[in-house]
Amino acid sequence: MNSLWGQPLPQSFYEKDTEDLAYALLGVVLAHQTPEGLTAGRIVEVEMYRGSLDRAAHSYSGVATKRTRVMFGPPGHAYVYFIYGMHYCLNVVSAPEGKGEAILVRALEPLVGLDIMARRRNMALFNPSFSKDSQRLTNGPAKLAQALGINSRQYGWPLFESPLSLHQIEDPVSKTKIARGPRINVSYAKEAADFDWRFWIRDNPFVSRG
DNA sequence: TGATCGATGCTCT
DNA sequence: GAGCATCGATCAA
Repeated sequence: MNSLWGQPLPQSFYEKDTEDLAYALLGVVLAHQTPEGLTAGRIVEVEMYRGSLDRAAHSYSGVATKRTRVMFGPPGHAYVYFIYGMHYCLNVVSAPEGKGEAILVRALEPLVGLDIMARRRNMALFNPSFSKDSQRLTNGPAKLAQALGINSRQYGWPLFESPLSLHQIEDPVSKTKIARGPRINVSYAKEAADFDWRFWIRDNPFVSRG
């Protein structure tokens, strides 16, 4: 737990419809306390995945497997998966329990521990005063996982009581400042490929694709 | 600035 | 055995 922002958001925060939670997550701080130090960033882009409604979701079959087990569990837990042989991605499990719905965190605006993030990302020449470099730290789901030190060890962690936590440090982002559109790299998912289930803070330079 | 493509290994069929 | 909720290097313009 870290003392910078006090208590993390309680489990009740996650007990809402998945689309409402996707909106609510924008502007929230994701923090990870490790022996290396604290790294944290503001969520600026997410995608939602909706179980058996959604051909693109890992939980589409409706059957919990070893990989997807936490997606079907109670909300507020971390669903971390391994992809393309080398990358990890972080999802926030949402309600209702049993549906297999979750929200992929696609981009952060880095706030704390940028030096640690740069080291983990092998950006040796990182210069915090050069904004183009700081944008490259966390503007993609696998990038932010690497920058925050997230991998299979964090699978299933409760985000309301673990070293990986979410914090509300500002008023919720107004819907008028939020853009939405189709998700990235799900063209195989037939009708679900066209769903506007990606949400991002409009004009924010840290999103993966504006 | 944008398109293309290889790396790399787990998951599910 | 095929495919993948990605990234970064490379090449063309």
